[in-house]
Amino acid sequence: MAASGTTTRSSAKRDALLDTAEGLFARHGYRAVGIDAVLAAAGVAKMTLYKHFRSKEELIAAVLERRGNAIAAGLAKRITAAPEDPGTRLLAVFDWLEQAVRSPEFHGCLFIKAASEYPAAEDLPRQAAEAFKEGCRDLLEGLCRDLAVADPEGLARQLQLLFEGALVVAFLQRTPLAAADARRAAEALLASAPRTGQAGGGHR
Amino acid sequence: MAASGTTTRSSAKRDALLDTAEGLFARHGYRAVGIDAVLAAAGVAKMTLYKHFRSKEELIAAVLERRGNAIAAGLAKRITAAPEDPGTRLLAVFDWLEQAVRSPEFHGCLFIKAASEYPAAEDLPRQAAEAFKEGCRDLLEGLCRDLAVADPEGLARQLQLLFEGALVVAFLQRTPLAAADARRAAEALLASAPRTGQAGGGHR
DNA sequence: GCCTTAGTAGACAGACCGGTCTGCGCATCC
DNA sequence: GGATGCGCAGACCGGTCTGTCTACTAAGGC
Repeated sequence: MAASGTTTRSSAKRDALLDTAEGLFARHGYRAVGIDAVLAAAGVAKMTLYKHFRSKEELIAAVLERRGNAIAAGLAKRITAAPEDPGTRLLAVFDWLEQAVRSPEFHGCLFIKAASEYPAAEDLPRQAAEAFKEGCRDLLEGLCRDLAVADPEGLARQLQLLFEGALVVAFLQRTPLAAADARRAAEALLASAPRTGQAGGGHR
Repeated sequence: MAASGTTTRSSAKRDALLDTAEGLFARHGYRAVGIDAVLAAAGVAKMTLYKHFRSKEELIAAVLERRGNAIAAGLAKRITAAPEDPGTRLLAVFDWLEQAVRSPEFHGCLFIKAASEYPAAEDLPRQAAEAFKEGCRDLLEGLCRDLAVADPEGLARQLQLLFEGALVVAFLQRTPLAAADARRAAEALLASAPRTGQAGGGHR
């Protein structure tokens, strides 16, 4: 291939490694899956792995980065496909969530698990997880700002709680029902949020 | 000691093991902490551990069970100490949450992490985590039933999403702010929930 | 024909894993 | 004083972990 370029970057073997690693890590956890298991399942030699990634942690970080980009793309697609109404666009995030936890490949949030298993601030997986979840909150914040609510940042934080909570509960209970609950709760929060220019706390 | 009794059950060494293990597992994760590290930190011999627990997984399950009981007791204390008003009693759960994530020993939810690291249905830690979280939902359900809301089970599920979400976000962002957000969101959900005998979905 | 590049297979090192076993110290009770 | 039994220290087992290294193959560009 002419455009292959320097060394790393996209490569069939590299992609196979990332695909396989993502699946195994999702199903069994990061520390429970050894490098050799990934190698065997991907049909790749060990040296090839260490040519692309300096360490297992770096492989994990790469998996998370790729997965994060894929999620961001899927989310953006859903949002732009939604009608103009800002409320509907915001709720599209929860529609995406519903579809995500319904997928047979869903085994809990890769990022939450990564932060759990590599909890030190200097661990690469932890950093990748923090960055991704911050991006999620930023996305929600942007959508909330399009609403005529008095405190879009606060609403975004509340919605993120529903989002993460649904991921956790769907994983723990092995059922996607939590996503629908999250959507309903999001609708309620949205409807009862104080509008711009309005004083006070919603009810009373 | 006269009342020491048979063998297992409460014992100073056993308690030291559980205390130490809980701290290390919380800080570093379950698979990242070896048996030897727990032993060394607790000042206990290996044979003593295996006299009390059949395996590492069983030790983890025992840690989770004890911690679950402690949490249930703390929660119950807060709830019974709250005024008679059912809404206030329900929100006491989120006051407990606030205090929990503010503790310097908070390093994320032990149960969520356990289910992440031992995801198979037959794993003891996973089972302990599921049982505990089910108990949490039951508690919320009971409190919601004291409210005059049309769908107490549904409301309880939504509140649990906030609860778990706050645990995760507080862990990921290393700040207890999420707990206050969760409480505010819970208040909003509570205020906007359809009352008994009322039809429809809250607004419109 | 030659040389670079990407990849393979597999041995290897050194540490660490969970779990078992032996043997010793020490207190208690008869 | 002797027997009993708990807990301790630590050696030990087979297996697995991440990461390194060597030697070989095969495809393409010039």
